[in-house]
Formats: sequence, structure tokens, C-alpha cells
Amino acid sequence: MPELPEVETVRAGLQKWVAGRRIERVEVRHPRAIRRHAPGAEHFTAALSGRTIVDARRRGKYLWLPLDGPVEPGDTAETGEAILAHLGMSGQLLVQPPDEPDEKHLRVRLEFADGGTELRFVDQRTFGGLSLARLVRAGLGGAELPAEIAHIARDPVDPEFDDEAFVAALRRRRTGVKRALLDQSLISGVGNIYADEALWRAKLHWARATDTMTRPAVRALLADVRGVLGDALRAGGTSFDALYVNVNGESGYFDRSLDVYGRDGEPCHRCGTPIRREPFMNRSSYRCPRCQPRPRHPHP
DNA sequence: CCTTGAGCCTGTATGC
DNA sequence: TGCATACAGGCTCAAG
Repeated sequence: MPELPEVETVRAGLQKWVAGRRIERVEVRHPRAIRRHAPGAEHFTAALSGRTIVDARRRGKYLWLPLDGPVEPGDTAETGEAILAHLGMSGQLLVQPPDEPDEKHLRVRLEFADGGTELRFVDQRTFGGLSLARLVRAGLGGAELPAEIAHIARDPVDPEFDDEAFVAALRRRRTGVKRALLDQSLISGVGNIYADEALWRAKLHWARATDTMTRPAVRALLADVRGVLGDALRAGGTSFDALYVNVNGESGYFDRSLDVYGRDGEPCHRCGTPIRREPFMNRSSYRCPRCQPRPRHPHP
């Protein structure tokens, strides 16, 4: 499942393979894949044709491709436009030769004026999608980013991530610590997998009440979040099935070094106690019952 | 305002 | 064999 490390791997691939290339033709094969683009498929296709992709950027799990050329008529303070992409659970952005047969779940195809490789958005479960976004300046001295994601917090890999503001904000919340880690308006880029991994490293139960955590405990957790993400980034992203592949179709391999996620019944790498899977927010959480015992006063 | 939980979507795995 | 059910889970939106 694409979380921050996987999306960053894709971003780096896009920067290498599509930045600087002019879009000639766009084909929308499934309307749901551009459902966040309100004006519809025809507008999306027309607006992209002839534009050049100038960069590949990312915040959390979102990535966008800034475009050259004209902004929409009437725009004033805005700084430009970009193709905004979210991979959802099963989305892939593949750079493929034109003669490569279409993937079964091909949703959008971008062909370039140079006649070389094309960019394909492939997504089995269609939780992800593409849209055309306006770039805006987020606050004074803020980053330039798509208007739709201006509410998303900086991710912990961002050099401008404010550690102490995060520590204070988390401690102000009245919720469980895992829910806080998954809240993209508090910290972005962390999903179910890396949340579980970071909590295992920090020896914290998912239901630990955020307002009972000390400042040093939150700082330590943040360091473990960075540790997990950093290890995954170095490994090139995680893959659990064939659904996630990077921009060139190459599978990630960080799954070999996971400590808890997907390891129900297998021994904890620290103490040998069998890892346990349990329901959490309509999905699953994995933890070591001994290293991460239920807190005395869990958040309900 | 903040917190919570249902629903979206489709392919795979499992049980009867 | 066929059918039903559970599961994967980031995000949105409505309700509390």
C-alpha cells in the first residue's frame, strides 16, 4: 500500500522520466479515476494537452506534477497549475513504452509529444485518482501546493516540519495515539503499516490516550516514525502483493523487514511473544501484547 | 469547534 | 463447483 516512502519512490521516478516532457494527448479510460476533477474528463483532457510537465513534487501521500504555460482565465494570485495524483490503495503510475499492452486496470494514459514512453495511471480499486489543480501559496512563507491539499500537514521528512508544534498539537488531542498518527492534518504520510511499525518501536499501544503522553514520549515516537520511514525510503518502498510497483514497474521490498504489520501469530522480534492482530477503525492493527500492553486508561 | 464511524471499490482468499 | 463472506485501507463526509 503506498504510504510516504512508496509515493516518494514514485515521485523520484516521475522526476526522472517525465519532467521536461510535453503532453500531446490524454485518454481517460475510467471516469472514476478523475472524479475529483469537477469539470469532467473532456475538460481534463483539453486542459492538459500541449502543456509541459516541469517537476514532480510530493507532500505526504499526495504527489503533483507542476505544468508550464497559462493558468485558467481569471486567475490572479495563483502561481500555476499541476496534475495532482493520489494513489489510494492500489494506484500505480507506470512509465511504459507505447507498444506495451494496456494493463487490465488502466484508467488514464498520457502520451508525450516526443513519441517516447507514456505515463499510465493504473488502479484496480480506484480509490486513487488524478485531477488538475491550482497551485497556491499556503500562508505567509508557506509552501506552494495544490489548493485541494492545503489543509494537509507537512510530513516528517519535510525539512520544515515543526517538531515542537507537532508535540504540542498531539498532546492537545483527545484521542488514541494511532488515530492521531493517521490524521493527515496533524502529520502526513503515515498510514496503517508505518503507524503500527512506529508504535512497536516506541512500545506504545494504539489506544494510548494522546493527552496522557509526556513531551519526551511524543518526541521519541516522532523519532521512531522517522526511523521507520527512513528505513523504508532507503529500501525503496514496501510491497505486499503485486499491486504496488514503482514508476518503472519494479516491486518494493521493505516488507521483508517489517516487525509487526501482517505478522499475526509470528514471534515478536524483541521478546518472542506472538504478534496479535486486532480490529481497529474497521481495519486491523498489529502489536506485541507484551511490548505494547493495553494502557491503564486507554482512549475509548 | 472536535471526534467518530460508515462507506467507497474490486480482487483474492477462505469457509460451507 | 458455486456461492457468500471477510479483508485489504486512505479519504470524505455526515452525525454526534
